Amino acid sequence: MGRQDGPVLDDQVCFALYAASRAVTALYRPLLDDLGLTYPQYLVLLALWERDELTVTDLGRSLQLDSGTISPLLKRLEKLELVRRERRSDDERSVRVALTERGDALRAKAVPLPGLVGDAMGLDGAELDELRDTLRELTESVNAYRERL
Amino acid sequence: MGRQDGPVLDDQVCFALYAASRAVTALYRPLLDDLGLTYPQYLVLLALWERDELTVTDLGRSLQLDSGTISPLLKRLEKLELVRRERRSDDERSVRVALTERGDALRAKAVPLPGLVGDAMGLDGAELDELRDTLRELTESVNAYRERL
DNA sequence: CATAACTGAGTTGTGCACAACTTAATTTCG
DNA sequence: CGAAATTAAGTTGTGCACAACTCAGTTATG
Repeated sequence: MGRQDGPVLDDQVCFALYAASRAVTALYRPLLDDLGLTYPQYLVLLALWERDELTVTDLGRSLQLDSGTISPLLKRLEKLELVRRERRSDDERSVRVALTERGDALRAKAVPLPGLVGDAMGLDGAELDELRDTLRELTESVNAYRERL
Repeated sequence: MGRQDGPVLDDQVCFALYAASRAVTALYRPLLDDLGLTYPQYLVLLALWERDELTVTDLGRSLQLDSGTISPLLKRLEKLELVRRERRSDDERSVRVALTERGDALRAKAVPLPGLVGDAMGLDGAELDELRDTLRELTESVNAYRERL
């Protein structure tokens, strides 16, 4: 198995990563539906629950997403009245994103999610930690590689 | 670090997975641009290079994608003249997808990709194998969990 | 201090993902 | 057989992702 005369789908780490990521998102979906959130919206709220009042750029750095993805996403969160957006007075280019009361309150409902999803992954705590660390190294390595084209 | 009084973004395996998957796709992007392909299109061709003449359903099972994603994707690959689509005569509901000459020829250009991407990941062969296996188990476990809601 | 360079956010356009739905073909069963 | 259930593929609508772009505000420089 492995290299026959070209790349094989199931041998690819990249495909395993792609499939795993989508499976986990799909697991979150019905749970997040109850909170009225999509998965990326949940990630934005996670960042804000951890530290409120971030700029759009801060959020982009945290989630590794650009403004083209985040701006419309924040617009939808604002329409849901989960976040507020306001231009910073000391730098009018910058927009501060803050939780509303509703956005803050949603945190309590989200507390059980990570445990539930962790269980579904079928790995114990140590394995999850190791996997997370491996994935972080991989991401950093790949992004460094991309920098130098 | 870890559990303070709610989920924390960087502790989440799910986020590490999401970030890693996007980083790897982003690494593929400029390489696949040279072949005129997107990453999901590349995955479809990988499946067809491995075994030509698959139905739309077969492809969906292989990539774990539904017809709503694959149908328009195949339409684009057909417009690029990389695949042909034809109804099966023995079951007119079914559509057989086959490589064109151009689609088959593209395989040669794709051969170096997995090696390159593997290097960029900064893990040795054994680590990559282990990661792939862990991800496959995780995916299977998560999907089994989803089945029983 | 003027203007060139840069920065932060947002817009536009393309291509996934996926839920929900439609349509046509096939299979199952009363 | 013939109606009901099932299956395969495709369509529609929403929300990411991301490249390429615009525009306003800020900083740097001659």
